[in-house]
Amino acid sequence: MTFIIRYPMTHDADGLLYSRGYHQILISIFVVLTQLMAYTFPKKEKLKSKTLIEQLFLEGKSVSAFPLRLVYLETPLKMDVQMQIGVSVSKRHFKKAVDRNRIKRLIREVYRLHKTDYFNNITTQCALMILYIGKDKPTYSLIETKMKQLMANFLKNYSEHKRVP
RNA sequence: GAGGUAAAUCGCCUUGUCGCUUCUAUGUUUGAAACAUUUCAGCAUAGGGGAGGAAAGUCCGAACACCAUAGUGCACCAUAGUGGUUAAUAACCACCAACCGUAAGGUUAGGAAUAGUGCAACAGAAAGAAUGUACAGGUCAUGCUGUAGUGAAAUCGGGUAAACUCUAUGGGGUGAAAUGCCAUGUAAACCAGUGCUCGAGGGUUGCACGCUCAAUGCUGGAGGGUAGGCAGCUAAAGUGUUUUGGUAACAACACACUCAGAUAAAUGACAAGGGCUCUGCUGAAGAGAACAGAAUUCGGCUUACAGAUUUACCUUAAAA
RNA sequence: GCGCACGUGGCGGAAUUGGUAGACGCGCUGGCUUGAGGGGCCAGUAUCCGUUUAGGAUGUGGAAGUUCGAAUCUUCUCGUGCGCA
Repeated sequence: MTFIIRYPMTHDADGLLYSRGYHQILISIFVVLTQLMAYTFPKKEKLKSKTLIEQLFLEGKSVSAFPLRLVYLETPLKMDVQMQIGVSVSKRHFKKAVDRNRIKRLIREVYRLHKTDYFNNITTQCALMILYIGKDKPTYSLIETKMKQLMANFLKNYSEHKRVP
């Protein structure tokens, strides 16, 4: 699994079909499929339930990598997915809806492109909420690097928490 | 050429890769219902659509929904030259008047102060009651007339109605968290008070009336539960073009077109190229790109806005 | 989405039938008192121009308007806060 995902985007899947045997054809199809699945962010992975969000802020734990902050909670979800995630930007720091939209879109985009790097080792279902707590408008690259830190912190906390009980 | 006035239009584009949302079609060894074969949901593939001129402020006006099809009186609110346009308005158009500008043009909360009540600090003899001082004129004399001084205003039919008010006209209230339906769940339990056709209490407009519902009720205490989904939700006072009528706002006919529908809330990210502006003699290169994000839907108004384009008109210098 | 309030020196907060803006409290600055500190008493304290004197101009979130005169009335606008299943 890890071997497959570590590969970058390949466009020579058609070539593989003809050159390899039947067994390898199946594998190559699987590769294409998983890669298509990987960089998506469909509706059922979005955190939408009002009650769940309330519960998350009440009982959830948080890690942060400025200007990002992650609140998470292990809980069973209604949908058949590993994660449900929401994004939020404070109206206090960004008065204009255009700026808030922009930041939320950037965060979602970064999450979409990198989520497979993080969540291979996670077994239980989680609800997440990412908050932007900075006061300045960010760039794509900043969010990208900070997201990596954030997720590293998260995984560390998560695994420690798993080990204790 | 320079400066200005008025009106109108646009508000980056193209390609590639990866996504989001919605609709349609096809497929489906997925799930549920149903049990002669379809329906719904999911997934996959293909194709179509996917923010603005202000989407903003919520300042007016409607549509639509519910409350007696919208009742009576009072209170309250709005409008205010004349005529027209419109579904309607405080909007728009034309004309008149006043003021501003050399001009093109612009601005105007533009009814009534002789219906009445009120208000005017300081200064001033006096502030709406009546008159005082000085000088001059006038008279037989007084009353009277003018000037001076204070002040924004001194008897002028004074000012003020964005003071109350009066006149004319209009206005019922609430506002998609409206409203209708489905699903889930508990406690139709407990304690205190009150009430059941001689009516507690609720609804209806701020008040009074009227109307209407009303007993498994209402008020308080302590506590328990649900806060999901569907409709409303986008084909309309719709958009574009031509012609005709009208000074114009606008109207009528014809033809063509279908143009977001989300709900912790889609409309995006990255890369490359081009156009534009600035720096630069040119090139290379570098930098920059406004205001701003649909939330039931329309018509206006107001405010924000880099830059670009077009049309008409006004003033004025120089040269030919 | 809809509705309703409030903006006055550094801070809180007066002044509203339109008539000298900054009462009062807190804070800050200077002086006196004390060996020193604290406390107390006295004076000052919006901004700018002025010999820093006399005085003048601008100031109630901002911009217009009505009025002789506006913190107060009217319109637009900016900001802050609150409520509504």
